[in-house]
Amino acid sequence: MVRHTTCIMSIPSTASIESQLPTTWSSYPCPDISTVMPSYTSSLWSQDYKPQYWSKYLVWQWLQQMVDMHQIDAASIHFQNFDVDGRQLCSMTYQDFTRAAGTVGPILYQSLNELKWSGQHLGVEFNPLDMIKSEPDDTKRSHSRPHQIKKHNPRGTHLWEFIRDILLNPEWNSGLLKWEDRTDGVFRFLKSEAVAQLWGKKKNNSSMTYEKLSRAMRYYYKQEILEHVDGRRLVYKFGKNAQGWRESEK
DNA sequence: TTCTTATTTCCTGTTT
DNA sequence: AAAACAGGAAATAAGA
Repeated sequence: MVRHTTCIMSIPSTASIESQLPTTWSSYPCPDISTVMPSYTSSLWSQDYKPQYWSKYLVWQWLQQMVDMHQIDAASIHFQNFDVDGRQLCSMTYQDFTRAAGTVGPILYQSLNELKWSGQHLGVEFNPLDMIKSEPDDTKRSHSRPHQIKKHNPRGTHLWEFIRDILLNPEWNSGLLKWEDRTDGVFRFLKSEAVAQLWGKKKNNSSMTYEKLSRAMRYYYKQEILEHVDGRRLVYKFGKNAQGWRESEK
């Protein structure tokens, strides 16, 4: 309760955000995008605190949040197995989780279990609207976390991983980014400003733009996380230091 | 607290 | 002309 209150307070007023939105947002075909907009107040979401009622998208958001929170290597999760709504998610067994997320499965299973009941008496731990933030909830379960899944990600997901994960989830990637060449790792921004806004959301930076995001992308060339692609606008390619984007790696 | 990393912000110039 | 691309330089945020 406390935590998401502060989160919502930290988000700029609805009016100012909406006035900044590029037109692509208003005509944005993805119904899900609205769920990450601050204009959706808690009243609308009251029952979404209960995992049982989550939509598929909220499930995905929860997963993203778990990945950030526990610094999990997103590539180790078979997201296809989580293309389910809250009711289905809640009916997944411990085994199901292990099958779908390997060593991370138990963590997800446990976290979800806490949520199933916490909404009622222990206070809400997970606010769907928080998803974009990577606040390391540190309530002493870090010890039991299998060390092998810990990723050296100081700040949660890096930009290239954020991009990769959107690309890896076609069911939620409605027109943000698109593979140009799946095997070569070539992709293109279809909604550059929308992706920038989402990235900004994740970093709690409402003034992120494609202009700035692309500068960060260009720094990746030197690190060989991205490879340069000839003159094709909005097209990038994963380099040898980018992991987890290949179909075979998943 | 300093050092380092990974951006973020700003900018000038070039290209599409 | 508008939107992207190129990078340099400086500022920042947060982890070690």
